[in-house]
Amino acid sequence: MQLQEKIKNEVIKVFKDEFNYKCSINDISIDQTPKNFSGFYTLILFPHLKSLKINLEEAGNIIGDSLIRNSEIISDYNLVKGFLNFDLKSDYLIGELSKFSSEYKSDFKKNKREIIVEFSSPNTNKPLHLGHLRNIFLGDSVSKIYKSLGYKVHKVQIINDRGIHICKSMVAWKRYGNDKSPDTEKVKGDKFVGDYYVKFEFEHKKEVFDLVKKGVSEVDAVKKSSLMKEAKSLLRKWERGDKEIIKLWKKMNGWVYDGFNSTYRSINVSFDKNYYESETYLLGKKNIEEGILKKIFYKEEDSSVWIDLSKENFDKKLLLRSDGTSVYMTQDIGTAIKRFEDFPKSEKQIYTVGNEQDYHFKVLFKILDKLGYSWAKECYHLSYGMIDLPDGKMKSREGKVVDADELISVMKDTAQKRSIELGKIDDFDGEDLTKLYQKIALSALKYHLLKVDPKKKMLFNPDESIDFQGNTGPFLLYTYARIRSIIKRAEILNIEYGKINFSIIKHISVNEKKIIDLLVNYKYILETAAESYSPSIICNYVYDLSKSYNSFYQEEKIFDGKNNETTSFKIALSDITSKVIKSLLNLLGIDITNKM
RNA sequence: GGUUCCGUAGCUCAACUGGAUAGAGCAACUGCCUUCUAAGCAGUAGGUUGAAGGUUCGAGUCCUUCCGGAAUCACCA
Repeated sequence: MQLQEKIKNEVIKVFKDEFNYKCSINDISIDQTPKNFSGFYTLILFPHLKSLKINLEEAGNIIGDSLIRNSEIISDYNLVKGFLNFDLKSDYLIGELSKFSSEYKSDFKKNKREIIVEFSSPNTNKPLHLGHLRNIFLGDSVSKIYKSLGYKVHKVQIINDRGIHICKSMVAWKRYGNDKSPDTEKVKGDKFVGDYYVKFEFEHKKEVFDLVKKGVSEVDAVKKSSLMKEAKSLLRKWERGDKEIIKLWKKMNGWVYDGFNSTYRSINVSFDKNYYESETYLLGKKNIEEGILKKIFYKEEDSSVWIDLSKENFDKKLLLRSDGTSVYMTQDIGTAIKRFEDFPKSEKQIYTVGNEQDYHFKVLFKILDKLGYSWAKECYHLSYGMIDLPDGKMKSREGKVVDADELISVMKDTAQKRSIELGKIDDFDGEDLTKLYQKIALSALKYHLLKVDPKKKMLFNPDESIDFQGNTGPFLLYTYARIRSIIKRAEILNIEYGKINFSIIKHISVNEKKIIDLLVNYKYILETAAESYSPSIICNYVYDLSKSYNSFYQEEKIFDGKNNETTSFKIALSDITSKVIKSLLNLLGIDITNKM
């Protein structure tokens, strides 16, 4: 983007020198030239025609000629209607590349800023599914993007480990479990517990059905079934701290955590701190009291506590029930405050939570703001769209979900199958192959979920496998591996490429210009991705870069036998491209491989 | 019903926030491996951007109305 700013400044000067027309940088628009026109950047003339007082063609030629004479960036131009397309000077780009190659890492040193990022945040009554994966990859990637810009990032999740849903699993296990465990059944712990949750729902439905047949209304039947009564009784016992129940609760949650941790490990994601709802669900009450004293909240006659946000275009919101117990909002207020106590230097918190809770977070941030927390205005709800299946929403209660572990396992199988088909596995031994399949599978899955704008809902069809060709993770891995193979060959041939002085190169190809133009945008892209909390921007960028490199690779021979400075330059350009691809993939949580 | 979001090639997604002839990938069809990895490259075909108006030099993007879809509006979590 720097480059566009520079061109704008040059254009301003031309306007002034040639036409005595003064305008500010905001009046000028320089766009990237669309692919079917030649050039890199385009000045749009229409808005200036009145001020320039001559016709389009004349104006375009005068501006273009003047820039060719005076610009340090622009080497040539062509005029199509009101669009003045610029070509870029080789030596300018080479200079930029040279600067970039020595600086691109060191630019992002620690900046002492800190943030908190929440993501994943599962319930302990069911295994992770595809929706969680979108959440996790998003949160993890945004964390990495901020980290790469020098922030200290605290990755946290809140585990919803208490409540009626966990009690349901407990009831079912007590009734039907016969003391089985994940170990005895050789089942992953989260799956094991999740199955009892489903069992509960199934038996409960049967019971309700029987009750309704006996003439009980459906609403009553749901409440009156023996299973539901027992679940509620367990919840009360849990809240009283009943030792038996707590023991069972700990045992079953322990199984679930083993399962979650195994999934997290398999997708290479970790957290700096876990919060458990069982420890935070009472937080916030104190803050509500303070809010009442400050007259931000008010008490109804039945002693329930509310906030009236109708002036801010929200509704009234309940904060404490009439019996004094807290609601979701209460806990979130308390937890937010606790997090900033735990990480006091943080300037903001990013919540990775689905867009079904858009309203909730708007209200939460508003309340925190009213309570006087300065960071409240900086907090951000990283809201993402749901993943729909071809026949509608995923519904965990009905078992209509795409299970995370299963999906990963299918992806690995596909990676293996494809690799064997393509005859890619000859140079590997067994253990390396397992790692390779893992990397390819995860690259495909992560990239598939991250390349879509987070805000948008996406469709997932389990019958169509995720692609490995085209705009995909494996394509990016492949491009990287290809380049590393070039570098390896350069080293074998003993061709120097790291220390060459770029300035001896006088002319470079369009392919090379495209690559450099993309490379030097690196920092701008990172900042844009961070500002918009959008890994999809990184995806688009790394795809463009890889695509441009592959065209270059295909059309221009690197090892042409001459082994002169041009060869060295091409290798150096390849080397730095691969390094940038690697760090971009790293931001997406994707591990590279040197060969595939 | 109120509020918010969405609708782009057969399918999955882009479009630098108002710029050109709306781009990629998949699927289909053509070429390119005796030379750096063909998970690649080059090309063909595919569109009234849900519909109709409006704003202006210029609209997928902004405004209005309609059609279709989703979310949310609980003393549920």
